[in-house]
Parts: sequence; structure tokens; C-alpha cells
Amino acid sequence: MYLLLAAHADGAALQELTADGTPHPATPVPRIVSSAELTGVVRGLEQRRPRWIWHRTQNWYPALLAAGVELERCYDLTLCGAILAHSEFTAHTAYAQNAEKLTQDEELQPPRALQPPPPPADQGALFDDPGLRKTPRHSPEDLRAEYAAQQEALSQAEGPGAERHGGNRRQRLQLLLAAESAGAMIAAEMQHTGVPWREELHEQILAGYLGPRPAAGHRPAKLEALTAELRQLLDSPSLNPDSPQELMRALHRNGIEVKTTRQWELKESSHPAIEPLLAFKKLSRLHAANGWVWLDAWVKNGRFQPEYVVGGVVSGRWASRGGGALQIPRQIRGAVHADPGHKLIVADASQLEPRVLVALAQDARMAEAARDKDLYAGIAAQGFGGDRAKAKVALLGAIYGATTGESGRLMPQLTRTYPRAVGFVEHAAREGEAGRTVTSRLGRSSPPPSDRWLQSQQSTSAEEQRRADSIARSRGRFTRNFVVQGSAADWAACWLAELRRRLRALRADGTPAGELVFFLHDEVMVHCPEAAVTACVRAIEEAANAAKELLFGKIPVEFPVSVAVVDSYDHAK
DNA sequence: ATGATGCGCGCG
DNA sequence: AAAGCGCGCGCATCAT
Repeated sequence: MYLLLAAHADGAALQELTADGTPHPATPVPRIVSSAELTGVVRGLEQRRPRWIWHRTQNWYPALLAAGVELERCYDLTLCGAILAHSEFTAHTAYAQNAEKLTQDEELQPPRALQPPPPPADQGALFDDPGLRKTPRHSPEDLRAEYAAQQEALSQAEGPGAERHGGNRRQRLQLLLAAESAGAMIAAEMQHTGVPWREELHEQILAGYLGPRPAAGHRPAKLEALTAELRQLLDSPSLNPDSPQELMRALHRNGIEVKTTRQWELKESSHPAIEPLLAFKKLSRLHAANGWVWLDAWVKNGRFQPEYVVGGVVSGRWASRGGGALQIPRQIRGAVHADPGHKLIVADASQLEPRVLVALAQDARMAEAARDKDLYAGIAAQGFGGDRAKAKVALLGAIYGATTGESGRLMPQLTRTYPRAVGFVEHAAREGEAGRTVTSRLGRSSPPPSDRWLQSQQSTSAEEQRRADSIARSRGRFTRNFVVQGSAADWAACWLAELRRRLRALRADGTPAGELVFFLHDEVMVHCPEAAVTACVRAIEEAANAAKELLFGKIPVEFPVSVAVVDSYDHAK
């Protein structure tokens, strides 16, 4: 069952559609539901397990969750439209070509019917959101047509050029759209739930590193002491060590000839001021980024509730807004603590990107190494005389496009042992250098070349040509990484969606189950009652294997998940 | 005063 | 030990 939910002046419009987006005979005209009755109506209809089709998950779902309504599945027109408008799998369709034309001619973002975002405004207290703009909204008919157009494009994905991607393009893209929409729901659910965060533990950690909480706008004691020490050691009585300019001058006056004030460059010097300076930088960062101010701003009632931005990174990774949710430093992870009677299950996919590369390239030799729980150890044994560190640097260098340093020097050695895997990323790099698009396993494509790249193609002089080559190589490094990072994001999206499905199934059975509370590229955190730990761990592992098979079928490559059951986040890993 | 940009550093 | 991919954020600094 497909149910369109659209904003309407009198509340919301509901319409049942068929799979291809035509109105269901039973509902030729949308049903208008007042804002007051909307929650109840949605809750009732959910019994029939529909796929809710809406403009943006973020416009509808948070308010429904706040009202206690959880839904099973949706179709996010904005996220799916963005994928379809750019995917190589649908590049030949009218949908993508119209979207492309609109972006170029009118500076509008695709998909065409969805710009600008319509607020589900005027829907009573439930949907009050002063942050939403009052802009022209889209009629149910606009959204229905948009959905039909997207389904049409999807159905054509098996078109010209399909063999280049090994077929199955429609199924893969369909899977990606489902996973992306599920991701949008998970993001809203995780924001609603929040990460369990013990404020008093956070404060203990801060006090340990920085001293007692200072008055607003003042440096904590430890930073004051280090500042005084640095002023003396560098003979600069008024130095502000937070200012790179002042710091640079002071360092130079003392014969410390650095070109930047970055940590790794400072570490080269043996001057007595370096050690306290590095300590200052470390603590200053903690204070500024995750200190008392952060705690006051972002943690409420024992929960950290960041906003996740699904589709926020072109590769398909999520971004986040507010509180630096994807950069929680190790120093303060001790504050992430399970509730009484609960545990945190922290699981991460071990060495995800190299394993994805093995599967993408179908490199049989590297697949042997990937049978090892520790892929880098396997690679080291095969081609690097057992030197794990070398194997790791070489492989990551291949994925990132390293040319210099140890990583660059190891490339020939890696290429000899694994010509297929290295050839795969080299090919992606050459495509990017030539201005072409590359695509993830499930069909998310890289953006077209930047204006900078296009302009550089006009170069005439030798100087301009060097510049053009540099810009091309930079794009090559991006597309080289895109195929791996993007496919890893495909895998992670499927992992997450499969895990959510299993956790919901456990709950529906009446089995105690945990809740997803955090997701970070290749890592998930489930907060669960102690009695549910075993079932949740199994769900996480089964979901990982399911994700592998959804992407690649039954292949002889493992995607092992390392699982830690802990009271606090700092005890994971 | 306010907004944009660059640096540096946190995470994967 | 290192400089190659993707982000967000706070501060200092520069431009308006």
C-alpha cells in the first residue's frame, strides 16, 4: 500500500496510490485531514503497513515521533529525487535530463516539483516550527506526479549502458532508494531518542583535564597555567597562544622555524616550549569544542540529540548539524553511558572500505587476505613480508590516491600483488581526471566536474597546463575515493536499515530489544536492556551479512563486525 | 558591527 | 611517522 501524505491548507492531504504512482481507484481525490485528527489517522492507517510517500521525512516524521507515532517505511521524494536526478543508471531518462536542465537554466535544485521545500505549516501545535519558511507548498498532485516521474525513471534504469554495470541496475537503485528513505526515518528516530549522556560524568572529565569550571568567558585553570608558562618560555608576556599569528611570531623569535602551527610540524622541534604548547592546544580544543559551553547547549535531560543530515555528503555518507555529533572526541566518550539496567552495544564494521574495494574489484587474491579477520594482516602476509603497518599504509594510500611519502612508494608493490583491486581505483581516478562521472555499487553517482575543472580545460600556456593537470589529479583523487567511500556508504545504509527492521521485529514479538541511538559511517550504537543484549548483537551481525549479500550477492568476502557490550562508550574498541 | 574565509583539529 | 579522501565547528582574521 502506497500512501501519499502532503501538506494542505486545512491540514494534510492523504491519497492512496498504486505502485507506479497513479491514484488508486478507491481514492481518485485526496482525503483532507485536519491537523487535529492527523496523528490519529496516521496511527490508524499504519496498521495496514503502508509505504508513506512524502516530500521530506524531516518535515513530517519528527512531529509524528513527538506525538508517539512510529512508522515502518516511507519514500522520501527529496532524497530519492536527488539520487535519481544524478545517477548514471538513470542519466538517459527524461527525469534526469529535465532535472539537469532545470539546475542549469533556472538555478533550481532537482527534482523539479520539490523546490522550494514546502513546510507542513499551519498544522496546529503539532507541527509548529518557526524555523520552517513560509513558501509556496506543493499540491498533492505535484507530489503525486513527482513520485510517478521517479518511478518511471527507476523502471528505465535497466536501459542503455546497463551491461557496463553488470546489470541489476534497477534492483540496485531501488534498494538504494529504500535504504536512503529508511535512513531518513532512522535519523529522525535517533534524534528523537538521543544518545544517553551523563552530564556529571562529562563534568568530571572536564575537571580532570581543565580544572574547575571557570566563570563564563574565562580560561580554565589548567589553560591559564599553560599560558603563563608559554609566555615565559617564549619570552612573550602578552602572548595569546590561541592566535596562530601571534604564536607564529613568538615561535620565530625563539628560533623555532615552522611554516605552520600544526601539531605534527611542531613535533619536529625540540624546544622546551613545544611540549606545553601541544598540551595547550589539546586542552584548548577540548574546552572550546566539547567543554561546559557545549554541555549546556547540547545535552538536555541526559540525552544528546543531534540532527543527522542524510544525504549530506555527496558520497552518501551522513553529515550532522549542531554539536559536532560525528566528531565526539575520545577524551569525553566516558560521558556516553548506558541507563541503569541497560548496556551500550557498540559495533563497527572492521576495515570496511578495503573490504568494499575487494568486493567491487572482485580481486580473488585480495579476497583471500580478506578472509582473515584482520584484513591488513592478511595483505601483509601475502605481499609485505608480514609488515602489517606497511600493508595498511599502502592500501589506504591506494584508496585515497597517495603519490608521495611511504604510501606512494609502496604503490608499485601493492599493484604487483593486487592488479585488479588497484586497477579498479586507478580506473575511477582516470575517469574523474577526464571529467567523467563515477558511480557507487548501488547507483549513487559523483557530481559533474566543477567550474574550476571546466575552465582549466581551456588552458594554453605551459603554466596553465600544469595547473590544469593539478586540478584534474585532484578530481581523480576524489572520484577514486568516491567509488569506495560511496559503496561503503551504500553498505552502511543497508546495514542500518536491516538492523532497524530486525529490532522492530523483536519488539513486535514482545522480546525486549534495544534502540538505535548513534550512527557514524561504519559504526552503530544500540542502547538496550541487559536482557536484550544477546538478541541485539545477533541482529547487528545478521544485518551486516544481509547488507553484504544485498550489495554483492554471495561472494567469498567477509564483512566482519566487531561488537563491544559496554556501560560507557570509552570502553568500546 | 557583521559576514566570509582560512586554519587547525576532531571524527570516519 | 606520515599529508591522500570525506565532513563540522570554533576561533582568529580579513573584507565589507
